Amino acid sequence: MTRQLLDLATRDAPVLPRLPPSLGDHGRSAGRPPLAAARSALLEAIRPFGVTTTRRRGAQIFAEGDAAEHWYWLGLGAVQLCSFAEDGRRHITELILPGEFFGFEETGLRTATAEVVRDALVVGFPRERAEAAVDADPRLARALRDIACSRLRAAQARLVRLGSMGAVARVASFLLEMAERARSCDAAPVELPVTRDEIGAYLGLHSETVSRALTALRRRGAIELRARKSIRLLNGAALREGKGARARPGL
Amino acid sequence: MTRQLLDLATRDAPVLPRLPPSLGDHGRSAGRPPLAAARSALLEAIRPFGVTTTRRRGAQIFAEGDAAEHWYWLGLGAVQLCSFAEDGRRHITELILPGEFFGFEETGLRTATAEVVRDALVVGFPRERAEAAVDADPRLARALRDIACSRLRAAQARLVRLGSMGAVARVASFLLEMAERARSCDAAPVELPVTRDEIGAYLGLHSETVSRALTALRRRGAIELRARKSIRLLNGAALREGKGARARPGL
DNA sequence: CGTGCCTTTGAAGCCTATCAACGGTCGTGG
DNA sequence: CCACGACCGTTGATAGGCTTCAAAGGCACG
Repeated sequence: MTRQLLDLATRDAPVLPRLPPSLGDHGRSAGRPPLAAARSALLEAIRPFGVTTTRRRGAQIFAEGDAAEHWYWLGLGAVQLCSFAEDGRRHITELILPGEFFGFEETGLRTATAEVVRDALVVGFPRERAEAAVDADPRLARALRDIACSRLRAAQARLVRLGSMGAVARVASFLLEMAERARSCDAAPVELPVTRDEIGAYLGLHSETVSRALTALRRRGAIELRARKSIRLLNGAALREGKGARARPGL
Repeated sequence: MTRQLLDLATRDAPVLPRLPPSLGDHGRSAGRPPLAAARSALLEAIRPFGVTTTRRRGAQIFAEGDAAEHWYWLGLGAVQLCSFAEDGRRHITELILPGEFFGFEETGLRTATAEVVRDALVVGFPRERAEAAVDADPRLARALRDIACSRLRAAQARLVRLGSMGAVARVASFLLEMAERARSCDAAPVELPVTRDEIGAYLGLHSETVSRALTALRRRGAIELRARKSIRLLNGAALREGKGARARPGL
């Protein structure tokens, strides 16, 4: 894997991993080019300014409070954006997968920390120059706005899930989200870029509870636990059904 | 109140309620004009297309699944953006207060429902024309992007709160947020535009739990319950302290 | 002035956090 | 290549918090 990363990093123009048509296209936006097109357009436009680097798991790309001097694009691996609650608990506000931009949402100081959770290929773009490029082309401005709004909708969808679903339902929801974003539908194994602990930080649960939820889903025949970070979704319907968990049929 | 709304609605150019410098300025973005300036600039630019209307509590401005044909700006009152979980529970993803834009985050179909929770003065802008205006001026594009990113940061902050705080802490956090956004600091009463039920839908709690949390805060001397929808913050420190609730000092 | 809806308070049950222990896996270094 | 150690994952027991079900009072509106 590291080998592969280095190969890519040494090229001037890193190869675009195939971007599935609706990668992370939360909120089925119709009537405008799909999100992947917006990402491609933006990437093409600012690629000349990009500096490609490889980062190992655990590396910090930026920290809360830093000056936001760069935008980033993830080519390979996985990156988490996290904040810390007053009690010190780390909370993951977003998981970045290959092909996605991040770090463009602040204009002053970073409001979150970006950390590599799976060896990554990261391209950084100086913010000033990137913004100038975006200013110069309204289509790029729309693309960037669409990307930001897509993330906003995703965050709001996650708010609903956190607020209204029990532990098993959240985990099931997480698996479906990962499967969809990684394009590995149904019977194909889902490669989880994160540990149980990190899933918990993402879902507002603790690692033990995540583990129990996965066990429950396995016993239910919804999933198969292959390796530590590989899960096969056996029954999408069972996953989706197990979602009205916390309460009885309120309606 | 209705009187006042109608007065405003009959004017061609509705009076801007005073916009506090950092109204809803989540994530202290430095190095760029504050959010209020972005809002003002955008509003001035698209005001010619605006259609001002008054809406009573309970009115629906748009519904999930509708075509997103308009952007909106709230002059007075309060509007909630809500989604519905599979079990039928309504969940409020965002509370819109006077001076804020909403409904600009979708390019295709609405992903949430907008409902008036407090008699409101709403200005609607045809999306096509508004986008054209934004396309024509990079400063406006930046302004709109800043607004969207600000909401993204706010949603992420709320994710952290939902995931890591107990009921009392969430309610305390909500009160502080409302106080800050409404600019009525500390000893001034906070006018809550919503019912206990709606606070619950916003915080992922039930109305009974919200009620109990408010009672707990009152007994603690942190707040004073005046009228049903008016609360006086007596002790901001006590509110902020009661926030590390759910767990023991994880660190 | 009556009727709803909102709010408050109580009691019981479920779910998740917490504390604890163990087995397994992965990475590191010899 | 193997051995060691640290970390991750699983499972159990217990406790606490929130939901749920239930009932009564109060404020607002017609």
